[in-house]
Amino acid sequence: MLIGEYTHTIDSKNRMSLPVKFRKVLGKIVIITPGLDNCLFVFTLAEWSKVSKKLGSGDEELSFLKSDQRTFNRNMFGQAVDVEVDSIGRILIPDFLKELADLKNTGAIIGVQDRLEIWNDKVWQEYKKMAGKQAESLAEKLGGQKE
Amino acid sequence: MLIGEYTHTIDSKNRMSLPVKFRKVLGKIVIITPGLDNCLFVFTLAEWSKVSKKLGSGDEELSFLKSDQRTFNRNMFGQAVDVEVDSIGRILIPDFLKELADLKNTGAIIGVQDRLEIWNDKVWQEYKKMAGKQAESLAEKLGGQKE
DNA sequence: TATCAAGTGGGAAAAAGTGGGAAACAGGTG
DNA sequence: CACCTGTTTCCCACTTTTTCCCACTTGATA
Repeated sequence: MLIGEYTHTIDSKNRMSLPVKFRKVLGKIVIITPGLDNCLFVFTLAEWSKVSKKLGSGDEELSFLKSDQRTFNRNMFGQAVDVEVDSIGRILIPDFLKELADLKNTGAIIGVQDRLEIWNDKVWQEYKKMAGKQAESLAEKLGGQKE
Repeated sequence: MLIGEYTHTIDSKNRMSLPVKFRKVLGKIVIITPGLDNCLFVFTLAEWSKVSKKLGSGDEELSFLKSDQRTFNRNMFGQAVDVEVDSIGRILIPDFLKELADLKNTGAIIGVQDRLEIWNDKVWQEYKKMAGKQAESLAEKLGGQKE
């Protein structure tokens, strides 16, 4: 399971090294996608195939016939990339994804169960504060939903 | 799976090189059709036969009986072309398709699961912004539908 | 303090993308 | 039917980007 928080640099060639702790779990190829709340998601291949199956077309109909589905798929797939982890554990973050998450020379790498998230580190710091404050009330809410 | 976003030039001879990542999947011949939302669709032969099966007489009814379907299919099939990928991975985009998608010297190539889309790059940039804003609500909506 | 592991940076080789010339082809015209 | 003209196709060459590899730095550890 992927847990913890790290801050790593993104060098001039858009390379970012993955924390050693995560490398085994992630494997040789990962998928980077636009995330929600202004970050990037990093999935293992296995995770990604689950996600894409669930959110993608569905085999029955043509996914491009429905406008909502087109929009969602273009966002989801069009801005995703599969990236090979290099021999010393770095990934390459394409420019268009860097821009999307507002990444400059550094980024925060967050382990969230079975995916990573990459955040602009300042944004992450803010988000953390906010999330911390809401934790108790959210716990109640989520707890309630399941019953 | 076709994912990711690239910007390539369309040269004076209407040639556009396909991103290396896509070439294996696409094979030697592709089908280019007018797309939806002012772009072009590019299908593999395999994918195209699925599409045409589903749009065509397909499973249940004769497609030409419905006026809407006739119109849609005339547009889609009538303006489709099959194009051979040249020895160094380029395709030829006919003038009438260029005009349809408002393509000039460059175009954005987007991988959307099992098809490519070719966009006027400025239009794509705009579309992306819009799609990004909608992403979270669409995620909720589509996520809900599947359960 | 020497050593090792993790992370960072940079140079050289390889690959991808782009552009253009010449051959091949088609189509029209004298 | 030969000829001319314009288009398409094929091939080669250049430029830029990416990839691969090696080396340095830092910080923790024995």
